[in-house]
Amino acid sequence: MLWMENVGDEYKNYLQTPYFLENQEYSWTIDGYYDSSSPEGAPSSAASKNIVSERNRRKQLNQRLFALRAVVPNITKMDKASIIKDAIDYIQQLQEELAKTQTEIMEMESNNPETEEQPPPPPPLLLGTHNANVFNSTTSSPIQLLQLKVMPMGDNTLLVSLTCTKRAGAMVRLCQLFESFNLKIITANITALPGTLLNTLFIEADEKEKDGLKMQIETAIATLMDPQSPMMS
Amino acid sequence: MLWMENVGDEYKNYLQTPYFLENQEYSWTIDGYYDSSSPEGAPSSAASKNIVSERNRRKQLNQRLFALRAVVPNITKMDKASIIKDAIDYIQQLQEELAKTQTEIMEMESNNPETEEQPPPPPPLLLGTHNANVFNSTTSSPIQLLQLKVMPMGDNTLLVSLTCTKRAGAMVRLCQLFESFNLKIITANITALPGTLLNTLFIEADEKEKDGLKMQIETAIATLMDPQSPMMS
DNA sequence: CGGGACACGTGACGC
DNA sequence: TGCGTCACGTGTCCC
Repeated sequence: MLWMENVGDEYKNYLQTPYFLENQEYSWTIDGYYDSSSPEGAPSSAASKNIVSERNRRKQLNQRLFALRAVVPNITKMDKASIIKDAIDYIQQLQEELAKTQTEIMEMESNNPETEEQPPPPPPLLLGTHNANVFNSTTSSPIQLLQLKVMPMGDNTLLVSLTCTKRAGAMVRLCQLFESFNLKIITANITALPGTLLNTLFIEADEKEKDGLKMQIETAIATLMDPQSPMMS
Repeated sequence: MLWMENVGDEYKNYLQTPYFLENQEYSWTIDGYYDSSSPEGAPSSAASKNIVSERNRRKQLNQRLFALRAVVPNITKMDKASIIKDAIDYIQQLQEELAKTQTEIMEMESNNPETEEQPPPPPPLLLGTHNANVFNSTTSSPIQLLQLKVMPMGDNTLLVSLTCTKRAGAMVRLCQLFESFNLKIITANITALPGTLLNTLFIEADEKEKDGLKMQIETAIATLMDPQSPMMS
């Protein structure tokens, strides 16, 4: 009865299509010959133009999406959302790793010209988990979100207050998260107690931004945290 | 002609929507009061269930997508496809960078026991001006040390108190630094004020370790900071 | 047979 | 005025 436009549906093999995803730049005119669908003479110009446009947009977005999958090493589920999530984890992991090795280099440099024995594994500093390769990683230390409040305060300020379990790297990732936002931080405070991590910050944001900012922060934190946290849905 | 379901369309503000993404649990049924009527002919059970499901799926996917945007530093366009593309580029940059620094470390290690200047293959490395790449957004900000005290407190604790200028990434690097030590942190606190960064931590260390630890911390911080800081000499 | 994941067409909105 | 982007509802597929 309905449809016939399953023309584009022959690839249902779960995103695992002969897309020949090229890494960069898209030539990308797979079935580019125009629609061939303007059966009814009438609506072709107005509607059908949008249709093909939208079709291309979707296609390009999919290309990009699993071009992303291509650069992330340890993909498990081919699910769209999972691809993005894995990419996020991988990026954070890379950032962490990179910063670690850089500080390591600085130390070695500073200690280099002087005497100071320097066996292959550098000084007692730096816990050894950075080893050889990038991703044997079970590095995902699940942080559990215990409490999160993002509340507008009037006077163009936004108050963020969060509590989470203290894990290795938690503080780093928290700082990275907030620095990545590029927001005007009036005051930020992180306190590490034996078991938990307290975080309070005041952000400058006019009335227009507040809602968007609030949601942005909340979702970003949601993805950073362990999905099994009591706070999570 | 255009019937209802524009209920969910009032927010078109570019991904910046009052999603009220579940702060915590969401009952969250916009038109969800279940079909009071679903004798049979009603599309409610069959269709409406799929509708809400699909709606959630889209929502979650968007959350993830700009959680991705949150971890990528140099986003320009808020476009969906652009977000993914930027993420891909960023990942490749990170991978490249990481590989570079790691090989450098290995070289420094191998050249360690004997002096032998050997930086031909890789440039001298200074974090910051990494070649070619557009993103010095991470790193490259000289932090100035304003004040540093490392004092034994008795009762097997060591007090570290430092003040430095606030730069991009300063907080992250500070956290990383301290996490890289394998020390028993009793309490840590970082406060970011408009211009400066305050850091206080209590560390558990018995009498034997204190002196070594003190030096270790001081030198590590010294290398992290800008050599032109007033504190440095 | 339900539920998850997907592509599709469509109206709306902003430039 | 089009063009690009988006969210939505819907049908299909597969487990």
